[in-house]
Amino acid sequence: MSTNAKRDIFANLARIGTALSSPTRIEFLELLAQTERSVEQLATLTGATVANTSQHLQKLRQAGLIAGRKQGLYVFYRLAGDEVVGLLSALGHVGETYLAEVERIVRLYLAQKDNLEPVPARELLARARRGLVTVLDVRPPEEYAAGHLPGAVNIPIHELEKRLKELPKRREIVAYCRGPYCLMSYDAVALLRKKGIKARRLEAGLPEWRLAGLPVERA
Amino acid sequence: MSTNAKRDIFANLARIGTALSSPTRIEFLELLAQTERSVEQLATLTGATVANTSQHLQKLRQAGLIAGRKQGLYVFYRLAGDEVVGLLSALGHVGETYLAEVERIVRLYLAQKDNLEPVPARELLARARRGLVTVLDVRPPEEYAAGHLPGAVNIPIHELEKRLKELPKRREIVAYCRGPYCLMSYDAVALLRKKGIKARRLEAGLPEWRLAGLPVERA
DNA sequence: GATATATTCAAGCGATCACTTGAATACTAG
DNA sequence: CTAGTATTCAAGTGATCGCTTGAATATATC
Repeated sequence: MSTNAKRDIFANLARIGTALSSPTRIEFLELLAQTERSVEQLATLTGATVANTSQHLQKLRQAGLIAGRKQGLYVFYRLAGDEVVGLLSALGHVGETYLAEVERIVRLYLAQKDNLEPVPARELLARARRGLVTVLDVRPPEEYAAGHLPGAVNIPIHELEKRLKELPKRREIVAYCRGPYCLMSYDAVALLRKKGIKARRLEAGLPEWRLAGLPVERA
Repeated sequence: MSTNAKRDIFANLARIGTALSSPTRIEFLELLAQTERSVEQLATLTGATVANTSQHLQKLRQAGLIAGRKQGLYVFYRLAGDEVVGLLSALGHVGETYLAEVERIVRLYLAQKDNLEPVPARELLARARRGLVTVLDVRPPEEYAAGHLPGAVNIPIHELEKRLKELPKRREIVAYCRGPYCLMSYDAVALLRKKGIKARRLEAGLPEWRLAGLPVERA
């Protein structure tokens, strides 16, 4: 009786582990950490079949990681809560620290595309408030609309080259996107530097920023 | 090329998820969070075959969650680091918050066996320093020896009834063990109360205490 | 070198998993 | 009610998983 309770809890925690055991599902979680989305949106964003996407989402829901809301024809899924961001964050942290493969990829990208240290969140907040930096959000508009850093300018990565004029020229630019493994901000920094603009990356993305309790602005 | 890096990282993080997808492996991790152990020790503690245990441990090692050290005939495995405790902690937190099943079991045990609120870690530290409570570690001696709360008395749960005299009678007792899902401290509190002794549980176990940066004593 | 023990390796088995395909369900708009 | 669309369900397939069993490897002791 006594040991059964523990086994039962571990069995349930293992279900959460199973939910995290597929790269595709982790990608879904990263996308849902930005804003809620319909099944079809998630399918097209990841290149998976709609039926397959639906099945993955149900596994995530059964593990308690996401929740769904039906509106008309669509079912919009969202993260169950900020604790899930914390779990993903811990997962990434362990991966970077103890899996040589992950560390290698991260370092390769950091070293190659951004040889300056990324900006820590609190430092950015202080400098942005004093008007010392321009904060650039390179995610798609829907994600920006669902929440972004205070005062951030939204230019999706694919439009950045055309819309460079919208950015102030003197101040340093700090770019961010979905999270530590989202490459859009790396590409943004690379592009800006090629154009002679001083640019760095925020070390994390919007979900981590929000999880840290830092202020978020909604359009 | 660009999207490959992300996929690659997610594939590696999914390997960590796979490592967490088995109740048995989570139990191994809980045990290893106390102190390092040999394969055979882990096998007898969990009731698994030695060969099966070895296979699980290798999966955990490939996921970067544990590391092994060979000494003579034995291979002693240990957690790769405190980040793993953080990951397990986040896993449990998500489970308690979003999986009704886990929440139900936890609440059932808490409500049934300990109808008082558990003691938060920092509060315990302050009260223990002022000598207001007796801290009781009910884990096996090896685990106590590997690290315990400052000034804690070690009486393994199975010897508790016989050795009640060793405990001061006036002061409240706060019992702890391996972690939030370890039932030994629940049983200890139940036993002490039956004997008319004021007792409560520490809300977490030693690994969480250490992770929080609180002081740990080694015998 | 021979024996004993801890651990790992290798093969095998039923269960589960990821994904596909095609149909069923639920809801909206006409 | 009918047509159209988003989502889910159900069946099927190859791969992987958890566990067992029995042998192989590595290290210590005699």
